[in-house]
Amino acid sequence: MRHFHRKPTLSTVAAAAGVSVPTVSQVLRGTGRISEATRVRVLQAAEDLHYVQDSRAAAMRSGDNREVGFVINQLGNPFNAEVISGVVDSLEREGYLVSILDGRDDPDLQANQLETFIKHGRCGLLWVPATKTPDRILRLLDRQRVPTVTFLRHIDDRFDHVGIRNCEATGLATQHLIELGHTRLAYLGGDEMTTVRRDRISGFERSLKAAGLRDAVVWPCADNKLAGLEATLRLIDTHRDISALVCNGDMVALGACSALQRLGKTPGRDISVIGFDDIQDAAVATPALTTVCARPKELGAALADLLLTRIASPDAAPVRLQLPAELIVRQTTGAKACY
Amino acid sequence: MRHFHRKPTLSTVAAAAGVSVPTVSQVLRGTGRISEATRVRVLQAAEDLHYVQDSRAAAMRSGDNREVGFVINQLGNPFNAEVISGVVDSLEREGYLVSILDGRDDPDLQANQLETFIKHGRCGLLWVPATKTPDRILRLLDRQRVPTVTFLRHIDDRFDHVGIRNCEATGLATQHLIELGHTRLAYLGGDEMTTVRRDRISGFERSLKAAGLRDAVVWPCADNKLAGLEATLRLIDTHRDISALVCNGDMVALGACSALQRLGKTPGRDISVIGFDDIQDAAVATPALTTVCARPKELGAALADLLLTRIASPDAAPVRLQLPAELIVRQTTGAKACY
DNA sequence: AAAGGTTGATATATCGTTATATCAGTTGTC
DNA sequence: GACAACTGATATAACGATATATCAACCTTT
Repeated sequence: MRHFHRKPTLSTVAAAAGVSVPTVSQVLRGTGRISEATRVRVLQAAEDLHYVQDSRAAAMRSGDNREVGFVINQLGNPFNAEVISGVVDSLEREGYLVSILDGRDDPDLQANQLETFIKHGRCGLLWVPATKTPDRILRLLDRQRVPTVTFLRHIDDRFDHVGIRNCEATGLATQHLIELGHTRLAYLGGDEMTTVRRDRISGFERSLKAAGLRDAVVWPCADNKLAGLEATLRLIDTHRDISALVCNGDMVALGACSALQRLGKTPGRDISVIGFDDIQDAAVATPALTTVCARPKELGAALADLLLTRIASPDAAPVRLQLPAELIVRQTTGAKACY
Repeated sequence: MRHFHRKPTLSTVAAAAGVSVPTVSQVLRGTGRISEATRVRVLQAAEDLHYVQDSRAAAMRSGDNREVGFVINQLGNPFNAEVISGVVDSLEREGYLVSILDGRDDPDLQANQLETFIKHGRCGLLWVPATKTPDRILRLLDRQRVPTVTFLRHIDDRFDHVGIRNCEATGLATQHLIELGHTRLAYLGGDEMTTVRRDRISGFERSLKAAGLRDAVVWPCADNKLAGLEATLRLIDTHRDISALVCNGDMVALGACSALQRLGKTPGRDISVIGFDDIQDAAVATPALTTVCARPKELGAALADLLLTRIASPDAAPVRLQLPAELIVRQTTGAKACY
């Protein structure tokens, strides 16, 4: 016959220490006027009982809730993992708990996830919106007045936003290829027209136009290696004169490199490839991938900062932040081969 | 001058519908006796106000809390992403919200994370324990009686556990290499002696012994590509007669393949490599990686099931589940080259 | 028509906290 | 010695929901 403990509460501790409930609360939070003697007695009792505060009850009363939710687009992605670590590090320091959910780029799923977060009392939301976000969500977020920061994909001016200077960065990447002598380039990857992809393609096309090149090829595919591989096989079969690929992300770029290798070609010598994100694999791949680095940790930190600022002053005007990204030249880009 | 809304509560809705607070609660949950007329009126009011239940307050009163926490070892890992998706799918179906945190294999960090989860009222915990877990955590979990399931690494019999039949699976992988004629094999990867690694190494050594082979080489390194690459370079420089590598994970195995390619060798022809996990990259890599598939989705589902069972009956005896894994032969294993 | 049952709602207490008000003693001031 | 100020604690109410008890009105039944 074993004794059944329930979780100790303030009242348990108060009884053990022979004081009232509010006294215990004050001791544990270090507020109010408390004599040294009772302070010690209460702390000892709490220690003995392994008391742990129920922060939800506390939040309910005090209004100071410190849980935020993060709906990201793809959990397995190492770039996102870095972003998350940037966010969590910053917010943990301020005593916040971050819940992460994988939105899988599914607008309805995301709608449910955001609503679930609201139900569960998250005091702030971080969100990588899917391309087709139902108005329902926007109305909900508006009505509930939950501080919200969108990430990567800009969706509405009412929200704070952290993104990348996609147009600029992809423009520079394209220019790099043009300077290496390439004249027939393709933009590979992305299967939906997100704002991210739109901006990158516009940077790509702007650089082509500036160099007097035309007929830009844009070839969509899902953002993973396998899709990148298959798409590349079809692409270079269809457009045999293409000598350089600007990719929507490193996964696609690495898939493209695999495809080239399967065809007996060498990335960077026969055909040049540029990625985006600088995931760990990019540096380790053989040949190492030339790519654009968006500094995920800093993006995460910026996200966290913006959310904290918003929570502190809910009525300030929305902020839109675009962080720069830089080109990292490795081995998959080289001068156009001359036959 | 703009009007300030607060989040609508039951009382807001009750006022709007002209009924009492408990009535609204009953309508929204479909309990109690309610006339059709008021039901419609209440639902309409809730709809108009975009009312969202505060499930923390509800949980506090009813005791039916549906939030669980998951402390995983590495968020960027695609294998883990699959596990998470298995867990979340199962638990979401039952109305649970899963919060995920990256424990980074740091015991002190994990201790804080678990305590944070308890503070924030999680009714169940999933946990990939770090190697050196302080007793403090075990005592805390014990005292708070939070249903807890450990994953991958077994740490204490008091907890439910879901793991992989590591010994068996690695034994089969090793046997496969032996049947291909390899006689000098090495176990590569893992930098700490987790129970997972211990079991795999023991399966590796058991198969060697069964085949009359001895002097097993075990070469530790961190479980990522870069470390795998560097370790392989040193390993095959030190032990020039080794012709097959059994790796602690796919990341290390892929790093090993990169190393071989940098040395002008072909994985599967010159030296055979086997991974573990079957992450997406394994199939896409060139050459495609032979590996052991642990079915992460099913592992995740099993984790979720076990937790739900535990929550339903807190006093049942702990369950320990070991799921099988199967060898997937691709291109990085082949007959030992004869010179 | 009095007793008993059903219907559809409300009153009240409670979960574990914290905010605010209150209060009995002690100490200090002139 | 009366009044004020301070000290160290407690009493009470509230956060937003649900569980339980209660209740008025209506419908049966004999």
